[in-house]
Amino acid sequence: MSTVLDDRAAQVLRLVVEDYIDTAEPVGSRTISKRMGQLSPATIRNIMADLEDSGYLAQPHTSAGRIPTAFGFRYYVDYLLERRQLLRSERDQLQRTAGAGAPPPDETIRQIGRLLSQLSGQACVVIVASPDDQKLRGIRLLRAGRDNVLLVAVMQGGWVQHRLIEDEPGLTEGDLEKIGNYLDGFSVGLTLSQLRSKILQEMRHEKSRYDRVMTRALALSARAFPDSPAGEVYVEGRTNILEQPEFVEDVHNLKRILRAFEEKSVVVRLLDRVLDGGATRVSIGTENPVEELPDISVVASSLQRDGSPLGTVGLVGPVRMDYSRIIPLVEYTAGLLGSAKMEGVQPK
Amino acid sequence: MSTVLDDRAAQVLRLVVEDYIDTAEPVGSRTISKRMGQLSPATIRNIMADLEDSGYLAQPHTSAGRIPTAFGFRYYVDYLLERRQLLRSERDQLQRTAGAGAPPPDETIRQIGRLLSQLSGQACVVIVASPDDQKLRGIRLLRAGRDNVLLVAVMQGGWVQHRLIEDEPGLTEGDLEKIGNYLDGFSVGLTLSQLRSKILQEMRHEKSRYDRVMTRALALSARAFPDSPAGEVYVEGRTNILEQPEFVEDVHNLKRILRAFEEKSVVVRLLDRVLDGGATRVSIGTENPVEELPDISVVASSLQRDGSPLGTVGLVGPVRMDYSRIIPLVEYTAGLLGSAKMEGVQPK
DNA sequence: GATTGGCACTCGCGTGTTTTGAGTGCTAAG
DNA sequence: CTTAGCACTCAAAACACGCGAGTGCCAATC
Repeated sequence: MSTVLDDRAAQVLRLVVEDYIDTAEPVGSRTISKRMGQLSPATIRNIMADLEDSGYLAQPHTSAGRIPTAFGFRYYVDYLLERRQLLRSERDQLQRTAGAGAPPPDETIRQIGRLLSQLSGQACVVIVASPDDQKLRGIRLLRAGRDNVLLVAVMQGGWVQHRLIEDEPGLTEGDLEKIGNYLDGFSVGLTLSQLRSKILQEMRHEKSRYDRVMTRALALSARAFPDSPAGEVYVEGRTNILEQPEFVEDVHNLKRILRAFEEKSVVVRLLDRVLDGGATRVSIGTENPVEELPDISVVASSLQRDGSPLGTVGLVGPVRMDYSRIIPLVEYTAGLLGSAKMEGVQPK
Repeated sequence: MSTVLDDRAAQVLRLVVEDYIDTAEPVGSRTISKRMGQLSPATIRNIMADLEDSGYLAQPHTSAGRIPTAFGFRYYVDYLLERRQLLRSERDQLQRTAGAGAPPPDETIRQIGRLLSQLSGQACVVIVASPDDQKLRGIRLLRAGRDNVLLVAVMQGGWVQHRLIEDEPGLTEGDLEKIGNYLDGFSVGLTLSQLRSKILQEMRHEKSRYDRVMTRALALSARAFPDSPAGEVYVEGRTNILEQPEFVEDVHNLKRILRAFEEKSVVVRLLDRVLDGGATRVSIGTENPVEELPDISVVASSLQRDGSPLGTVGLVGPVRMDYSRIIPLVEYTAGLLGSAKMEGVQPK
């Protein structure tokens, strides 16, 4: 079993995959023969038998046609697939959505998610990068009411974070300004999480050595950054998977999948490892990082603007999804938002 | 057909409803007879026939047991239902969640939603009231980077809103402070939407009469409040409805329902009209405000803290839901967050 | 040697038929 | 008014059957 198929076998595999993609039914030798012209069903049968031996195809039962295995799909995606160009209208819509009013960035990326789910007919998962991972542009402290202090952090990408710190009496406007400036001083260019650890470190270091204001500042900001809120997770077009016959057939499986979508952690895991590289990733069936969902494929890419990560977007659907449309869709979106880097379509 | 049933008929209706609630199957005279003791199946049959004539019960087909109609459920909820006390553990969990760290309030209410969906086994819909409807406590303007201005609005209930206004060069720190103070001056006690209209009014009124700063201030804030973002909508425990046999049986219907949940507008409509009154509302089947979902019931209540509306929470499930548990659950939650007002359980 | 027509065989699926049993309505007796 | 008895109904489960799509294999053909 060689890694590369001869021309004819590849051709057959391609046709099987493509036919299966839009019928969701096992495809027989007859169909392929017609579509190829040249060869008779009998010949096709021989080729298909070979493809089955090498693990590219499988038979649900003896007297049925063949369906591609995950392995077969992999080969198709890697070598056989012809990307279908996006429609003018699709590009227009994406551009309009991506370009629409800059702030707030998280709203933009959610819209993109919704749109993608519509265009693709698949479920779309969006992880909005945590503003915590953005670089700070500055920090301000404000008095808010009698005893409360409001800390406002402005981030590089246009994000704004705030924390209301309650019950912090006894600070004059002047104090606040001084503390604010102090924080502002060493915050620029750091991420919130970096700032957090820097503050803690600083606190241990100069414990009550410097003047009262500094200590106070540190205590205050330590209170303001207790936890690192993870990025938000959205799933759009969930119901699209109800459109897939292979899922609807078996209600039990359907439950499993929908239930998985409700678990934030599972969704995050689904898009795992895309965050770093800017490349689009295709995970077919068991290749995806969630073992509980072996019959699901993910096409995902990370989105960034001006070099800072906005989030991750992924289309999730049956293994039998139309990669020739879905992949360009996701790549185009990723490109739209700045990181046009696409180093081929890597598995895993 | 009288509005009030005699004792025996009521008893039978109650048992039918309750049995149906936990079996989801038509219930026969035999079952009821056993449960009542005293009466034989034949007698029960007579009573049931009467109940059917009066519209409380129905037969899916001739040789099946009876199931309650929406009308029957209504009667049950209004007159027959015995509220089941919450478990100690349920109360504890709710209290813990409701009490957990005050800000941000929207996070609290989402948590409550999630918890309710778990405890009830139904889908839980949460509408977080828009901070726009909260009264303002104050407004500040901040310089953010070179050309950007950040407007921060602090609300009564602990909410904080911010808008980043980009490309607004040529304002000194001093200008900003003046403008900020000006806005702050007439904003306290208003809601954001009120402020919005007041600003627009003001702008028309003293168009370029006063000094440059004021006009600038108004233009600036008009830019900051262009739209009124509606309250966020969350749905938790969607998949719980997959647990309901009546929905799973018919995939087509299932699609309709899940699809409806993806439409923000539908979800909002589902909880419509609860916003004003603090009372818990029970809408059974066709009574609910969404005609497209005639086989769904909603138990909803508005939540408020310190007199200001936090949002609305509703449990959504099949008509055959366990009202005796669900209603107290929702009412207790509403009570927990301050508005213990509950003027009976009103339909419509 | 690759290709192809022919042919027997397999097996899932849809259809029609039968059986079963839960539940009813009615009637006549208590 | 209640109840036992009985005939009747009808959905759902169990079963049987034939169709047809599709296969594998073999022998004939190019």
